[in-house]
Amino acid sequence: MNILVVDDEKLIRDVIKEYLLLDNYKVYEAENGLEAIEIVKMNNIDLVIMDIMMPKMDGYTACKEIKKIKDIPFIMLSARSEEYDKLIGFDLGIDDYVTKPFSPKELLARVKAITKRNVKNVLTVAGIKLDNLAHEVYIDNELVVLTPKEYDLLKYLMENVNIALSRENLLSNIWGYDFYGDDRTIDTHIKTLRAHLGKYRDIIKTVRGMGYKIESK
Amino acid sequence: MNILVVDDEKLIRDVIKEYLLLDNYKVYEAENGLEAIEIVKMNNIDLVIMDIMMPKMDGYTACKEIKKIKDIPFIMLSARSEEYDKLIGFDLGIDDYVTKPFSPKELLARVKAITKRNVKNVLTVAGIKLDNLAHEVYIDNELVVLTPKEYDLLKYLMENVNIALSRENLLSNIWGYDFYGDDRTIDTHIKTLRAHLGKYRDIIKTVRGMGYKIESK
DNA sequence: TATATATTTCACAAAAATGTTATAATATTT
DNA sequence: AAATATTATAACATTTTTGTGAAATATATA
Repeated sequence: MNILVVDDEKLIRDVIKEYLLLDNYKVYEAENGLEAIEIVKMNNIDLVIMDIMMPKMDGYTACKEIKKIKDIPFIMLSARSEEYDKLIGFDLGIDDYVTKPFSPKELLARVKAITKRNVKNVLTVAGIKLDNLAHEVYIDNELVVLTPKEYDLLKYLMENVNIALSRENLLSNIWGYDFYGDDRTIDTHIKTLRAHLGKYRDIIKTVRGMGYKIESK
Repeated sequence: MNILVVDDEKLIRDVIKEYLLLDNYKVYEAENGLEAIEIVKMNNIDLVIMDIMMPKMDGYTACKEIKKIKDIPFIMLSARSEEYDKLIGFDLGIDDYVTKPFSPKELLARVKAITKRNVKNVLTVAGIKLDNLAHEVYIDNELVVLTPKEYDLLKYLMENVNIALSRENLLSNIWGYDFYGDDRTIDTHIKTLRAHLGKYRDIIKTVRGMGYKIESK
């Protein structure tokens, strides 16, 4: 998930960026509307968080221009809630609106709400298909039944193809930050998951001294 | 990575310090805002963890003063979550906020999130490319498999291109401060790493009487 | 509640990586 | 040029990491 944060204040971009990174979003930054347009042209941006008041090109205009290029969801930031009405009047097809000062947590919740709508429902790697709606996994179009943890693990690995994930990362993202058990519990789940993947067991690579990843060209 | 911990309670400083040391951060301590300012002036601090309620100079004021000296990320600690709003209103100069009582693990996770956000994911020197996400190294776009130590060593050298690194420095940053083995162990890893770098083996320069470095124009 | 299922931990074998020692090669100093 | 110090290489011992089967807990289901 690539998110573009547009604000002329570096400090605000940094705060937002940090929170987004905590949730494993990839973050791009722009200082103004013009820069934002360039970044959208060059990268596969999934969501834009944009301040309204900016130099060079204000948020209204930038939003309009970007929507011409690509229909991406927008969250607008603004200092005054009066601007809300103006924004509504604009009918720019924005998805959400947050007034400053805002709580990063709240912003993150809204980001999640929007990105969840766009989450891929079917992930495929080699002959493995994970259908997130049906909550089912198919291997060469043959249904295989996984345990919940196996499913979550496979899903997280497939969502992060080609990225090496440390045991710590896996634990905090699948088990939750408050899990205080043994690292090696992951190894066991990797083992059972591999067994279920049959001939595709080797798609899960061991990254020695680090963790695991799924590789795909 | 140098972290300054500011709290009037020694016990809290000690707990935080202990956890940070475990992760190889270098820790400085201050009892109050005034002391904190002095330490920031004198040392190369990368991150400040600061309590809000302190004698002599409170956290808000100290944070503002330090930001004037240097733009360092801040994590604020506070007993009451109501103070959160006040802090947000405080023009977002802070990077994160943790309410007491906090779990050290959680605090550490936030520290990591902040310190990691400036880390480059792909480093390139000559024909050597190190992809920190995939945890892979390519030489002329050909994948080479390194051992974990070789990988860490190459990564650290590439992060410090053109900087001569002493054996002591390498040991404490790659092996950890608690490694008490022989200096020469580095030579061995430099050797195997060079072997893996093939025609680029000479990119790792020996700095006689000192250590090693990677050179790049 | 009993039963089945899932998850976590443990123990040990196997594999891989690391550290150490010895020795050779090279550079520096006297 | 010889003596000394530093660095590189190779072989081997040690330690660490990973994979796996099985037992112990925990959780869900009938």
